[in-house]
Amino acid sequence: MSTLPAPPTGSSGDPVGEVIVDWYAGAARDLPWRAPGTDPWAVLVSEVMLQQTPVARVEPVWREWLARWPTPAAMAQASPAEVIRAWGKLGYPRRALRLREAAVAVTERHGGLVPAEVEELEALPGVGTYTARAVSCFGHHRRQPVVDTNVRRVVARLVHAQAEAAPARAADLTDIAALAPEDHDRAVRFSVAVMELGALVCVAGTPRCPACPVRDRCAWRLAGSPAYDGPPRRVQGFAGTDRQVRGRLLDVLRAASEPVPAEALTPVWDDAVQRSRCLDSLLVDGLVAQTEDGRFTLPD
DNA sequence: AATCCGTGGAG
DNA sequence: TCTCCAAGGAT
Repeated sequence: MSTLPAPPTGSSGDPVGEVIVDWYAGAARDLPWRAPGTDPWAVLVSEVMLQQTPVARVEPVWREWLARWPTPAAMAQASPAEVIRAWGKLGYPRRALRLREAAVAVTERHGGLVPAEVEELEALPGVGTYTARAVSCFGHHRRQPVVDTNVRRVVARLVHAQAEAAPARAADLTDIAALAPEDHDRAVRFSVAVMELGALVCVAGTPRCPACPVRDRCAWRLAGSPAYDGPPRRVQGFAGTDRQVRGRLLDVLRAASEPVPAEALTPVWDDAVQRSRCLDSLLVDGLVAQTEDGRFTLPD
């Protein structure tokens, strides 16, 4: 994907939304959850897995999950331990728990069918503003503005002449809706097309403007591509954090075939206070359970 | 509203 | 090596 051909920029009369949809037709990645006929449950699984996790890491796990749990009803019968293990090392394993809880809710409240309405989707565990609209649009083909970090970045540059996206805000939805084509099917495709543009061309690091189909109408470029001038953004650290410790603890329990005594968890982190705090938080989160004899395990 | 929640590839 | 960051959500 490093050598996308420079596309024509489109006649200046074409609305940018139409141009982006046309670009998508030739540039889109062939991702399995985009195959025609992919059902809303499969889309929901992909969207939750893709939260803060790169496409390449999601693909194989997504295939395994859909083969094993092809419907919400199937997943609703799985245990937390099963889904935590199947989640593997995608990261943020609470997502696995919530996806299972969402499957239970869909089975109980929606007759086993993933709903199409944003309001109902947002009521599901682990489903927020972005994921609800993504499932409604990509899974049910509803006309729906969908805003993720890619879309916010594209709009920041293309419309607002800003180098980077500001934090999410409610107006993001109306910003992108204003650019969507009138035709229903093209509007649906537009939602995924803008995300793809942000993922492949209008990227966070150094944008590939020569490959951009709307480069000649990008407000940021027209302004001379000014550098980011907002407040400094903090990048989350990892080494030494509770996240790292929790990850190591869970790693041991995922690999264990039986409950393990506390001593087996000692080697993963020297600081006993932090280790204990993290184990407690995993228990609170429902990612770890304790047996009657005090050993630790993934919850059944 | 700011912070927390994993992991690993890329530059 | 080290920094950045990848289809967010919950609190």
